[in-house]
Amino acid sequence: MVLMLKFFSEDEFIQILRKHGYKATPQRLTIFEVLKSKDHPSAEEIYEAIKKRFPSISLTTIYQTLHLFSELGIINELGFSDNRSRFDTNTNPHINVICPVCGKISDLEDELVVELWDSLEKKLGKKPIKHRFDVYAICDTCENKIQAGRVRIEVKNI
Amino acid sequence: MVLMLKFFSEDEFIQILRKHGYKATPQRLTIFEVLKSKDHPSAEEIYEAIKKRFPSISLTTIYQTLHLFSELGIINELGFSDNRSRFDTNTNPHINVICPVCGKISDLEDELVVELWDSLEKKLGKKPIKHRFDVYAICDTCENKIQAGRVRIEVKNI
DNA sequence: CACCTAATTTGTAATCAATACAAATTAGGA
DNA sequence: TCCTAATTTGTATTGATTACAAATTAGGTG
Ligand SMILES: [Mn+2]
Ligand SMILES: [Mn+2]
Ligand SMILES: [Zn+2]
Ligand SMILES: [Zn+2]
Repeated sequence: MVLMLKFFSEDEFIQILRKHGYKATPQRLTIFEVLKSKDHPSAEEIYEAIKKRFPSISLTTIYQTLHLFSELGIINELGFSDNRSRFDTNTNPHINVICPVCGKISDLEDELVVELWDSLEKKLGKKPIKHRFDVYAICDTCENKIQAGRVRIEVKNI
Repeated sequence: MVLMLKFFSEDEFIQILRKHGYKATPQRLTIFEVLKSKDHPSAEEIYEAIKKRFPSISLTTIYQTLHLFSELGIINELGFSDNRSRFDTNTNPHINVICPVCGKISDLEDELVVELWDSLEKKLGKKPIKHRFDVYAICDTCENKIQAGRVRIEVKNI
């Protein structure tokens, strides 16, 4: 566990921006706050959430800002084959458990993942820059629906 | 190591198609052969390679076929944030080591990954359907270029 | 505080990988 | 050999993301 966006205060976040020579704009601060409250959101989800607090914001700003945050290493962009990226605020070694039915993503923290991550430095001869570990498994909610009877198994994110 | 596309003979591959009720068309066989010879190719790369052997093939067929192969579980589609999927013929537990400079992807087989994969069944309460483990690290070729002098660090696939 | 300017934001147009669709072709069973 | 559902093809369309230029603004200077 190094440093997670969820645990940054607004002041700490502003320091990070300033340290790298970026301005602390209200748009950036709002996107930061919204990211704290969402779980692996898409750009569109972030946009919709932010328009409530900041109706004039542009979708372009959302994208620019998400890319900036990625560069700063405080979020991780996850591309999917449906061409809608989702953004992970957890940059520590962990597994994204993805339900192929509903698309829900939940984090699984695991000692073996940390061990694997730590072992990669000597296996690769250098410390890797970042990781993305995904595993697909039907979630309990969807499993129950399937058991209960009919479900429209419309596979997502695969 | 279960069953890898690279090791299927054409006959075995035809059996797989027939077993699932799909026709063994020349297009499918050619795409199968090309997949064997490429490393994590994009749809476009596959298309270009196949046009040499099969000039009349349609890009739509490439996509349809790749999706079919994904459904059959013999390849894995890897979505990236640049919106160009790449296709992995290695469906066994392994790590894709991705160079953020040149975009090269190489497989890293590792005992810890197998152990992690095996452990997930009890941690999740069910056997996961598939996985995708990516790690980003600058490859030796790019590392050397960087050391040697000027490089245009144009980050890909991130 | 008022001013200045590079950085940032905004709105709109453009991109382009991927998909939808309907007509043409064909694998493989009868 | 014939038949038909499956498959392929070519073209049009989609839609998330990016490009771009004009408008706005954060934050430094005096
Ligand atoms: Mn995550
Ligand atoms: Mn691979
Ligand atoms: Zn689900
Ligand atoms: Zn490289």
